Amino acid sequence: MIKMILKGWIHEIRDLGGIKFLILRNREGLHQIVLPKKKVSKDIFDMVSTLNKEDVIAIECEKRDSRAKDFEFEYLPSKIKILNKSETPLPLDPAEKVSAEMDTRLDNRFLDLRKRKIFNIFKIRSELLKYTREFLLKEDFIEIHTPKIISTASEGGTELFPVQYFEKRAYLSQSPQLYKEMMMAAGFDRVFEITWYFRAEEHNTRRHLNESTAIDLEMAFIKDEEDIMKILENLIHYTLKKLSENCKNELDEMEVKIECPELPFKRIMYDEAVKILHDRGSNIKWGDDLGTEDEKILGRYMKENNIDYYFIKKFPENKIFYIMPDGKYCRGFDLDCNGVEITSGGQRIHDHGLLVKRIQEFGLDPENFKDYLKVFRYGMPPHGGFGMGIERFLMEILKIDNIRECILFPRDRNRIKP
RNA sequence: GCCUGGGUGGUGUAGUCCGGCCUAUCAUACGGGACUGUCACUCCCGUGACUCGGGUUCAAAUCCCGGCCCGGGCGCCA
Repeated sequence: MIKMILKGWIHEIRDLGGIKFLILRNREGLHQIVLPKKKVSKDIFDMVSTLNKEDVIAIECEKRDSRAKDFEFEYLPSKIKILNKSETPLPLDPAEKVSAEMDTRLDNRFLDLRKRKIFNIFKIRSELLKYTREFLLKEDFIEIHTPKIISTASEGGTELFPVQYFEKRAYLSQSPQLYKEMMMAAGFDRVFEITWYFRAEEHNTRRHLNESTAIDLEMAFIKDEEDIMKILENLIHYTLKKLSENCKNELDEMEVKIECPELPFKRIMYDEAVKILHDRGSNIKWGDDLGTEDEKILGRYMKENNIDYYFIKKFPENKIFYIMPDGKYCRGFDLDCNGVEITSGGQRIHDHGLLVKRIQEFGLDPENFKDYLKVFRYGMPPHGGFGMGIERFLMEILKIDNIRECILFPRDRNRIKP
């Protein structure tokens, strides 16, 4: 008989008197340890009664076929060693006999993460990033890391978190925008960064975090925004295909099926979107950004036409100052999925004079953008890029309705621990 | 920033609208006991809670005011 060692946590103990069942949990899943009184030593049989749920143990055992409904194999122990005890009662139940609220779960996240379904989210997240790197590296992108402690806002807009940097005031970066563009000026041509966004907005919703992650990308020598959109749709197509092929068990356990969207993704012009929205009761004015309700209406419209992923492009030129204007439109785009924005991007302005003019037109002072503007004075190629929220994307893939589920230790309006 | 909903044992809940029959429900957990094929094991016994402060009232988990904590929607965004 071959002896083997199993290590893990005690998920459950079922004591029937003359026979005991011990369910062990580890990263691979659940394993049944069976202890018939007559087939194991008295010491082991008795010591099992002293074990608590979530104790960490190592078991020397023999593997054999099981009669159990839920297990193909079971293990007959010859030795059980307690590696560490768990206290009782537990602050939440990893075996999920009773549910727990999000707040309780997050306060005890390490226990929450012992649940299979929760673990799977992060397994899939890891795979998603693996395939993202795989795809982008194959497409000749260079992975970079840029500073998260910065001296000023890189693009205005959202509020920044101030930090004390020795004797100076600094901020946490809301986006690597400026640095990505610097890398275009540096001649790297194609870069991406898997990065943190820090945003000091006091929002309190299921779709927002104050500390979130993103796949940020920038590429030079593009013709227009379509070059970027093509990379983005191919990236999404590639990662979803790989996930559906290689994460079958995790997806099955989560009862989620990944529908790999067909290429190319639907493009809808802003004008067209506004028309659809008017037909469906929205009072959006031309020039307005789409509100949350507008995005939802559009998402429903797309769903009716069997479309999950769709680009919105040709926005009015007043969207963001650094996006390339194109008549009364601009070369920015959003990628939405089921009514939620998961990416925004576009072709950037590369001409110094035009950029200064745009900054002024947006009511900003070019003096505040001196460092930013310098990059455009010594040979900046045409370029563009996007930022894709990883948690937002995961929410859509895995049909999760709270973004906090998609990050290990969420930071929101109220939570800064654990 | 604006608007809203909530807080009952370790955990998840019932009860709150319409105050009294609440000595607070149920499940799970925890402690003890019985049980040789469980698989949400089962059965018996036990332990354990009204967010805090003030007010109204003969009487407050329940009504009112304030604090603390948390959720959600909008704006903004990813």
